[in-house]
Amino acid sequence: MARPRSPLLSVDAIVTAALALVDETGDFSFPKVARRLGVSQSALYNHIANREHIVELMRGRVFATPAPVDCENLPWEEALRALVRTYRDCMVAHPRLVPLLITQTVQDLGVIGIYEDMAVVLERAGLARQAVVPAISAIDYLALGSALDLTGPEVVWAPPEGRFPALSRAIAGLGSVEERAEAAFAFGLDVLVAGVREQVLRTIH
Amino acid sequence: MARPRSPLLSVDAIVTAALALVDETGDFSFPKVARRLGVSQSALYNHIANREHIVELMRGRVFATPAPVDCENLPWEEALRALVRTYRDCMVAHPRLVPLLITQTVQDLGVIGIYEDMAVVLERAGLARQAVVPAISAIDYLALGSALDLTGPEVVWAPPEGRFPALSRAIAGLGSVEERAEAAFAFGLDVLVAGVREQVLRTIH
DNA sequence: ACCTGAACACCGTTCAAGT
DNA sequence: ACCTGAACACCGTTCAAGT
Repeated sequence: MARPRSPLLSVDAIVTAALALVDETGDFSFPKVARRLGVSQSALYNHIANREHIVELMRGRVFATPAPVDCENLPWEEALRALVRTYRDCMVAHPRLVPLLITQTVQDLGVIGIYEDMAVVLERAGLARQAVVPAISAIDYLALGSALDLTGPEVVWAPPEGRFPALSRAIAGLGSVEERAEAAFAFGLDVLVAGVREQVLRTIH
Repeated sequence: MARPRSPLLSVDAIVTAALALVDETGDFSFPKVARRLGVSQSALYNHIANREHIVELMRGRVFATPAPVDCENLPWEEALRALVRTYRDCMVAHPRLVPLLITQTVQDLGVIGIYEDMAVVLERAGLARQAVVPAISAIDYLALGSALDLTGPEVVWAPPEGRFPALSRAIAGLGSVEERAEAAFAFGLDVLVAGVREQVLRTIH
């Protein structure tokens, strides 16, 4: 069997298998993707260019789903919150993909579209032009970081007994990883929105 | 030559070689570290446990250097700013190490010490106890993200012509990667400090 | 204790060969 | 166009053997 009458493989099938592997094991490889699809390793190269390409396709898949935010008809604060929430939710659905996304330039137009939406909202809010990219970047760091935390173990910082009293106090009685990551995200988002509001007021007066 | 009269290798030498490789190439491997040190690959295992261990030792090395911040004698806002600055500076000195640090639990006591200092300052500022870890997390995301950005190419988001006007406007006339990462960090830090201040006021009244 | 060399089970990518 | 199988240059880790 060399060339089959109808293709055994497709870009979609490859991306699905790779993403499932990432969700289950935290990584993917060509041998494993090929094995899942019952195909030889080198066959993958008929549909994708290389490993980086698969990662970029996974990025596209993950950020393709969300319901669009109705930016124009919402007060800017609500629009921004909804956009950032949506953006983070996409990553929270596949937290183990985040480390792979982080080390690679964003080429997917869907994701760039989300940045565009944020830029529109921040502009409309009245944020100084040179502060728009810093604000989007800070938002990005927050969403990425708080999704990345879901990857880690129950206890990310494990301060040994006694030597770190303030940290131990702060950690005591905290919830699950999910709750803690959500709390950090909520805190950061509140603070960012408030910060943008203040910057806007200061620019006007 | 089997066992030499004085050891050819040391933990320090391994960490130095690995960190140099990361700085130069963005990654390290056992064969490459061994080649640098003129030694066989398996010899490394006489001094370190595994790859993860080397990464954790690099973390320790990178965060060991900074001059300690005099937290007690500074107003909390200045102390916090200095702490976060110092923390970020350590990573900015080795931005290509950040992707390796991010996927691994923090075990190094030096780094946990920095978190402890932040917890002390935030407690002293009067931040509600359950907000301390979220605040430190958000700070961490910001420092990590803005260091990570130094890794990327000159243009992280490359919006194609025309379709993303607000983003294109925002990007136009921005500085180098370093300047943009610094601007995002400065923006985020300002906003975080202001956010903590506001939370404190709200808790008191 | 500390090194070498061989071995093992993994990677990503290329390429000739087949239909 | 689309697949197989072999090949290549890489990985991390283990282990017997040597001093």
